[in-house]
Amino acid sequence: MEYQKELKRLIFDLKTNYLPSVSIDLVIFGFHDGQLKVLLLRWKTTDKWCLPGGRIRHEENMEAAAYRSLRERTGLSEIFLQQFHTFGDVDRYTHFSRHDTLSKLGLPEEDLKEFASRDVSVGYYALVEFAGATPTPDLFTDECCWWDIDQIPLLLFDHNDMITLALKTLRRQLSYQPIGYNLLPDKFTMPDLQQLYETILGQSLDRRNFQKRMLGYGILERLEERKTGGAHKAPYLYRFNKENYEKALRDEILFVG
Amino acid sequence: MEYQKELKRLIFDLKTNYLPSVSIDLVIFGFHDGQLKVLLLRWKTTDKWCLPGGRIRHEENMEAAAYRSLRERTGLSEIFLQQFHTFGDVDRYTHFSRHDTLSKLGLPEEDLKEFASRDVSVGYYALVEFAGATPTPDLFTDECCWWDIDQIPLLLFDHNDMITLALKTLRRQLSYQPIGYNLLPDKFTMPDLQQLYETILGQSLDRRNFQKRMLGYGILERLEERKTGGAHKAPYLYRFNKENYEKALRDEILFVG
DNA sequence: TCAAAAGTGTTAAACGTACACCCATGA
DNA sequence: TCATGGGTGTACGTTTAACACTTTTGA
Repeated sequence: MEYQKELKRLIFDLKTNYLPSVSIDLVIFGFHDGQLKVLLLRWKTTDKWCLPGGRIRHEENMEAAAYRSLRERTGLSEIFLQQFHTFGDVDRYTHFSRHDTLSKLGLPEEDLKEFASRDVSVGYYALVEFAGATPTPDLFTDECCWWDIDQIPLLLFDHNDMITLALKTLRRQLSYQPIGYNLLPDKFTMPDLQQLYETILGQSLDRRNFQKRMLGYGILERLEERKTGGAHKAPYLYRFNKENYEKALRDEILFVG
Repeated sequence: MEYQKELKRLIFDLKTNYLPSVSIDLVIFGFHDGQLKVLLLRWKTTDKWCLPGGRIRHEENMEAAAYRSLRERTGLSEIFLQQFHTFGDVDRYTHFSRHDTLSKLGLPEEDLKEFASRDVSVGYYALVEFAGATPTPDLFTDECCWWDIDQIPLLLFDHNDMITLALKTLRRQLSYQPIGYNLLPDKFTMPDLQQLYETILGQSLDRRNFQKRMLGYGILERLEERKTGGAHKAPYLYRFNKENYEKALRDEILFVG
């Protein structure tokens, strides 16, 4: 059986080349067309879903491991990725029985036991333009796709808590730091930017006040061009002033909340 | 040699009963008399200092491990403890050579090697009334004492970064949540509370505005008594309204920043 | 009686919020 | 020509920041 062989190889690889006891979990938020989604994986031969994750190689920085896992699941790199919390409760696997879930993989009991022990997991969240991503399942999962943020089912392990905390952190982050650099095209309109903010915050904002505030931070440059082809009045195009944007990131200017 | 024997036992205990690859580091801020201090340990037979830390037992929640380590170093429990970041760079031990530092312990080379490999470390910060703490060194260290926040020397590993980030996080936390519950005596004056805030923020605040704001949050109860015995006008005593205090913690009301 | 700390209130500036009108565009 | 989205400015209310005088107390 090819799958069993491959799985065995993977497990050997995990045991030898990766740090034990520590894992990484990713809350990958997808933004597109005014919708906020989360990338979930369906566990092999079950109807249970969970977050994508990864492990850290012995000679690899933890953040690099998170980026690598993100790339493996979405095909994307160069995106916004942020550590938000580390989860270390003993019972964090017992929401559904981890042992039962893992047994679906068809592993020998010894491997199962090791897998079923509690890991400390470092949570990262990412924000990607989901039209550009290519969701790819891994060897433990059958399916990988986007779920609407309002319709997340009961997930395996403590992954519902992770999503809740990640979203809370992202929203708070929005009050301290600019966002949008790797999420919007190089040139974008003010309504585009506003929609991004509204999608993340889950609430609508006043057009005029939003524009005033954004321009006030000095991270935007208005171009001469306008975006034509739309059905209505052509909006101006903007681009981020990279220098001021980076400065705002460093300084943690207070933004809209 | 009694110390070598004890050390051997400790290392065996660490190997068998604790999670590998993950450690905990504690930034314990001490508050007293308008001073902000950090608890540091001096590494065995060296003049190098570092943060206290700990490890997680197999059947122990991570947060419980942090509390336990805190108790072991200070004798205190029931205090403010908060996870702030997890550190996982490969080179986080190379600031000073970890191998050289560890060799001062007089361990056999095999143990040394294992000890010298990179751990992922979860950083917690705590805030304690330092007059009540009893700083206690562990088996790896000769000395345990408070250092003024402005006079921290170059520390082992990435511990200077940890302190910087912990302080930044603590200051931000102050804008979202009330603080003081386990730091001030049951009854305290408004100037006491203000001094706590000023010490943490490292800046002075306007007396009148501070009082207005604090009272506005409804977490304080003014008592009939005044604090007598001081050399000047007797200030009122306050106590926290536990219920509202807890509520403010949960709701993350926006506080003074 | 004086110096030092604590109690209290007012005013101006900044900021956030609410809101309305005109313009451009393709259907 | 009209419906829709986009551009712009003003006025009000709230919040924050600055600031001064009086009271109490022990030295």
